[in-house]
Amino acid sequence: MPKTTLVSLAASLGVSRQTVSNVINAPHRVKPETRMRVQHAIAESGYRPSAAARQLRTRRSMNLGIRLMPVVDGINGSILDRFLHALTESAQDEGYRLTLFCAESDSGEIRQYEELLKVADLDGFVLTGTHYGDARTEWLLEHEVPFAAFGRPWSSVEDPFGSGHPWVDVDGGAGTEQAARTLIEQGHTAVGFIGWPAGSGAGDDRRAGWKRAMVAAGLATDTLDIQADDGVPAGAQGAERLASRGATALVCASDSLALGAAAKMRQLFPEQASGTVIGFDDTPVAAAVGLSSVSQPIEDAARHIIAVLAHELAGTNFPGGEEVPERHLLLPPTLIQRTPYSFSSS
Amino acid sequence: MPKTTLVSLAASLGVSRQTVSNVINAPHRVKPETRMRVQHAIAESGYRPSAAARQLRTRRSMNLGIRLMPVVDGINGSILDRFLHALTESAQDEGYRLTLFCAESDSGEIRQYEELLKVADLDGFVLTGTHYGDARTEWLLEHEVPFAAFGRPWSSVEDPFGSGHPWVDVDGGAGTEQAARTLIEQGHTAVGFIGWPAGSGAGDDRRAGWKRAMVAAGLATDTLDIQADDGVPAGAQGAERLASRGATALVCASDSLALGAAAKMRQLFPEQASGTVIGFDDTPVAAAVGLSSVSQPIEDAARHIIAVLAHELAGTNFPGGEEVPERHLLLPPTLIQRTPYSFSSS
DNA sequence: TTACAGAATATGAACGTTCAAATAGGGTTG
DNA sequence: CAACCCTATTTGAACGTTCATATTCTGTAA
Repeated sequence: MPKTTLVSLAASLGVSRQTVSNVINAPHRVKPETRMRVQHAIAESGYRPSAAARQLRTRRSMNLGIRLMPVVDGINGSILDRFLHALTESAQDEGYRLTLFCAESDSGEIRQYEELLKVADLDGFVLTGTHYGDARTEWLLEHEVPFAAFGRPWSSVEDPFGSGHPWVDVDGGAGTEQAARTLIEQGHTAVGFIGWPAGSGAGDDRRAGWKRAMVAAGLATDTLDIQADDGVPAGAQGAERLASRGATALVCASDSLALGAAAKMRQLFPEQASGTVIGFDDTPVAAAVGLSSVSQPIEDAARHIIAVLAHELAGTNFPGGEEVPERHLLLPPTLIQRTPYSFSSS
Repeated sequence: MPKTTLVSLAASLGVSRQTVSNVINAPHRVKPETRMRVQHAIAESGYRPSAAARQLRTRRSMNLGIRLMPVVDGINGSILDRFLHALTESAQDEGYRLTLFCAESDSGEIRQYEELLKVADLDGFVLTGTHYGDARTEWLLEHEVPFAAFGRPWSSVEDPFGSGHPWVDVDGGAGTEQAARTLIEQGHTAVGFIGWPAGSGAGDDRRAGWKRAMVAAGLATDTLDIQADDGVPAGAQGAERLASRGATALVCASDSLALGAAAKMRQLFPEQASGTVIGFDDTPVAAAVGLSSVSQPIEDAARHIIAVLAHELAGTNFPGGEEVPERHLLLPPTLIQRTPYSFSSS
C-alpha cells in the first residue's frame, strides 16, 4: 500500500493539502466541522507528517543535541543514566528528539555544533559540565544557537542569574552546608572536608558550603580542609590525614572520595555506630554500601532544562503562553541519610 | 551571507548541481580534473549537504535509534555509559547519528518504532536486553526493519547462530566458568553460585558456566546454587546461606550480588586475605572496592554492532565490499582479578 | 439585487537533494 | 563519413511539507 501523505489524505477527503496541514498546525483556522472530519481521517489512516519534509521547509528538525562526555569516573558518572533518561523522556513529551554525539574536547564539541547545525538542523543543545571560561557557551551565544546548560555559568560567577543563557543547576554548596550542619548537630566539632583542588566551579562551591556551616557554628576550618583529586584511595588518604588532625566526621565532594574515606573512618573508629562520612551525588554505590550522600534532583533538573529550551524555541510563536519557565534555576539538593549497610543475619 | 547549497556551489563553479552531487556520492563518475576542482570548492566553502533534503529524497536519515531502558539498578546499569559512548562514537565514524527514545515496555518500544520509522525515517535500531520470546525482534523482522541486538536471541536458543538477525553478545557462561575455575585452582572445593531466578537467558547462561567448571573438576553443585533477585542485601543473604553449607568462595551473576556477598564473606572469614567472591560486569563499584569481576568487552560489542548494522544498511550498494562483519558474534569476557581494597596507611 | 467583508479553503512556489533520462563530447569502427 | 559507443555532463521531475497569496463561500447591509 502506498504511504499516506498530506496530499493523498487530502485527496481522499476531497479537501486541499493545506487544509489538512492547518488542522495539524493551526486548528483554529479551519471550520470545526471539517476539522473533525480531517482529524478522524488522520487517526484512521495513522498518518504522521514527515519530519524530513517539515525540516526542509521550516529549517527546524525538532531535534536537540547532547554530547556524551568521555567516561572518566564510572562512579560519579553513573548518574548520567538518570539524567539522560529524564532528558529524553521530557523531550519526547514536548515533541523533541534527542541526538547524541561525542567529542574529545570543548573545541571538538564546537566543531560538532557547526556540523550538526549545518547538516541536521538541530534546534538546540543541552550542555553539561560547564566550567570557568567555557568556550562553548561563548560560541553558542555568539552564533545565536539556542541552548540550556546543566551547570551555572561559572565565568560570570558574580551574578550567574544575569547570564545571557538559560541554565539549571543544583546548589551544591547548600548540600555540603546541610551535610556539615547535620554532623555538627550530631555533636561533632571537627568536621573535615575532602574536596577537589581549587579551580573547579562546582568543587569550590561545595567547599564553600561546608565552610559556611562551620563558620556559622563558630568552628575552626583551617586544618580541616583537604584538596585531593577524585578517587577512592585519595578519599582514604584524606580521611587518615584529617583524622590525625582531630576530625571525627567528614564531608566529601564526591561519593568516590567518600567511599574511601568511610572505609578508613570505619577502620579508625570501629566503635562508631552511625555513619560519620557524607558523600556527594548519591550514586548507586552510596546506596549499595549505605553511605549518606547529598542527592541531586537530577530528574527535575533535566525536566526543567527541556522546559526552558522548548519554551525558548517556541517562544516567538506563543508570546502570551501559559507560565514561563525560569531561565535560571538553582535547585536544592537533598541529604540522604543512611546507616552503613550492616551485613547481619536476616 | 546566504547558505551554500548544491545549486549555489555549482553555479559558482560553472557546473551543474548533479556534477557536484556526484562528486559527493559517486566520485568515480566524474572526471578527475573536475572532481578535484569541485572537492576543493567544497572544502573552501565548508559546504555540507542538508540531511533533510537527502532524507526526503532517499528515505534514509542516517539515524539509528536506541531505547534507553528504565533505570532499574544503578550499579549494573552504569556500564550503559560505556556502551552508549562507544556506540555513538562508532556510529559517528560511519556517518550515522544516534537518536534516543524511551519506552515503558516492549510493546511501547514497538509503538515507538512505528512512530520513528514514519516520522523520522530511522534507518535501523540497536536492541538491548533481549529475552525469551522477545516480541520486538519478531516485529522488526516481520516489518523488515534493519537492526542489530546486543544479546543473543534467546528464543531460538538451540541455535542462536542460525538467527535471522544480527546480534553481538558476550559469552557470560565462559566468564563464570573461568571465574569458578580460577577459584577451584586456588584450592577451593566448594564454590557457590548466587544468580537470578531461572528464566532469564543471561542468568541461566551464567549459572551454566559456573556449573560446567564445577562438574569438570568433579565437584558437587546441588547445594551450592542459590537463586535470588538482584541486589546487595540479597547477595549478603545468599552468601550467608552458602557459607553455612560449606562454601568458601562464590561466583555471582552481578556486582550487586557480589558486593553484598563479599562484605558478608569478609565478615564471616576475616582472616581470609584474598578475595573469594567474583562478581559480574566489572562495574565502577567493583573497581572502587577491589572486587574481582567478569568484565564484558562492551566497547568492542558496541563497535561491532554498529559495524554489522552499517554493513547491513549499505550492503546492497557494496556487494563486493571489503571484509564482511560477522552477523553473529559471541565475544569472550575477561576476568579482572583484584584484591580487596585495603585502606592501610600510605 | 448588489456590494462588501470576513471566514474558509485552495493554489503556486519553494526548501535542497537525488533519480531517471537526455544531451553533448570524443573516439572507434565499418 | 556515417554509424556507433562510451564517457562526462546536464536537465526535468519528484520527495512531502509550509509559506504567501489567491480564490470561493456565506452572510449582512445598503
